[in-house]
Amino acid sequence: MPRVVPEYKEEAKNRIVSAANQVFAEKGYRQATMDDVAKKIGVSKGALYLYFASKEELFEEICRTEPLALRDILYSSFSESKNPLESASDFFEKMVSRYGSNPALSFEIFSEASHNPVLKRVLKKTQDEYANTLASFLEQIRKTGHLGEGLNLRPLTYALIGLWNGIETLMVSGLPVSEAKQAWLEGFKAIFLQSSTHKTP
Amino acid sequence: MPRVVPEYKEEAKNRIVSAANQVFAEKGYRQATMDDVAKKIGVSKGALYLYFASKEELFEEICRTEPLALRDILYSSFSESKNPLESASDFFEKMVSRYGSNPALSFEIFSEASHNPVLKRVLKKTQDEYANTLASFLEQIRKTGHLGEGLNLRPLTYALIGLWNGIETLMVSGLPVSEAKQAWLEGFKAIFLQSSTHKTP
DNA sequence: CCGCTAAAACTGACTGATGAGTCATTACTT
DNA sequence: AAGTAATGACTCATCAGTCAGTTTTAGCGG
Repeated sequence: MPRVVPEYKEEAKNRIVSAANQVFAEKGYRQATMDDVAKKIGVSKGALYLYFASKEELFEEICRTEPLALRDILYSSFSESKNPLESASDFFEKMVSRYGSNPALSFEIFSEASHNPVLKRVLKKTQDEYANTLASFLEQIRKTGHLGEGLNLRPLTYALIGLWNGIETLMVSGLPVSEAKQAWLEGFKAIFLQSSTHKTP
Repeated sequence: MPRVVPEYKEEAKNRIVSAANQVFAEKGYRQATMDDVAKKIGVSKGALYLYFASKEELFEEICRTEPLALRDILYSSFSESKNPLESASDFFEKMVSRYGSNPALSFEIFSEASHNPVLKRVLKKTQDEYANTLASFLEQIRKTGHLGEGLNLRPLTYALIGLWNGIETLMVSGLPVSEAKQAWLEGFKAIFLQSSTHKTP
């Protein structure tokens, strides 16, 4: 890619974001330096500032893009219409193979967001989108007869998202992946495949 | 309390830890300074170093004590033998009244732990203890007939802990407390009160 | 009750390291 | 040649941790 075509700028930004993803996950946002990010892709610190005005702005970009990757994995796992439990298992495997047992970047995001209203808003937006995607999958599952009719889907959707986030916290605190997977699947089953027998008010 | 009796040292430590709790929750561990902590209790920075060798050591102390507070709340909510759903609701209320809708300290801990093996071990220990406490409550619930006999309790216990942690992440991303509570209760019901009708292998 | 002393608690100015962000200069590209 | 991309030494603010000096306390002898 030549350096002066307009696409180059886009590509350069992506390279930086992707490097920052790795570095921030490894060392943590606050501990990682801009030099670390620059070295990761073999450029100088100054180059980063041609594309992002500050470290914070770079992190915001991550907050905007990273959760989309998660949603895409969710999408790819649940859209092939296997049975829901298999999809959930698929989702787990894909997440672990992407992040290993240390989904550190999530925590960087949550930790920063809890002190930063801008990030909080960014996250809320993603979370809503995420919930909508998931809810529409669950509608589909319902159509296949795996879910009861009277279910109040929205809180259960949040519960499921919460469950996933929570499984990540368990892995960070050292719960073995195999036990984490079991917990995830049991939780998933319980929330979606068992609760189909009752109606929420 | 006179300053030179042995208990004073203990008390002073507690004062510092409690101030650090607040300050780290408000600003984040990395952003908060030792001066912030000192000012919170009206002493000088130097005084802190009479009781803790470093900022990190102070944070480790928080990692050891803070999750115990959570366990105590769990304990007090579930030991009065109301029906389980009421206990879960109680737990939620107590947590919110303690931390507000911004359980920031958890995320500081998780975020740090994911880059720090020592903290990871500390957390694992607490998580295990936490899981044991919860599992024994669930045994009691089972005895009252609210839970089925054949349940494989351990993964469900982890799922429940995960669910709670996850609900915290939802609140940090701005999900209103009322919806978070609904999600928590639905998740709790689904995991424990509905799954009682089936047996896990 | 009152100095007086020794020891403990505390202070806050100081140091040294660190790292975000800048910009004059150099290297490419067309 | 003229514009764009990239460099990296530099500045400057921040903050963890130190330590010589100060204050407070407990206890003792008179």
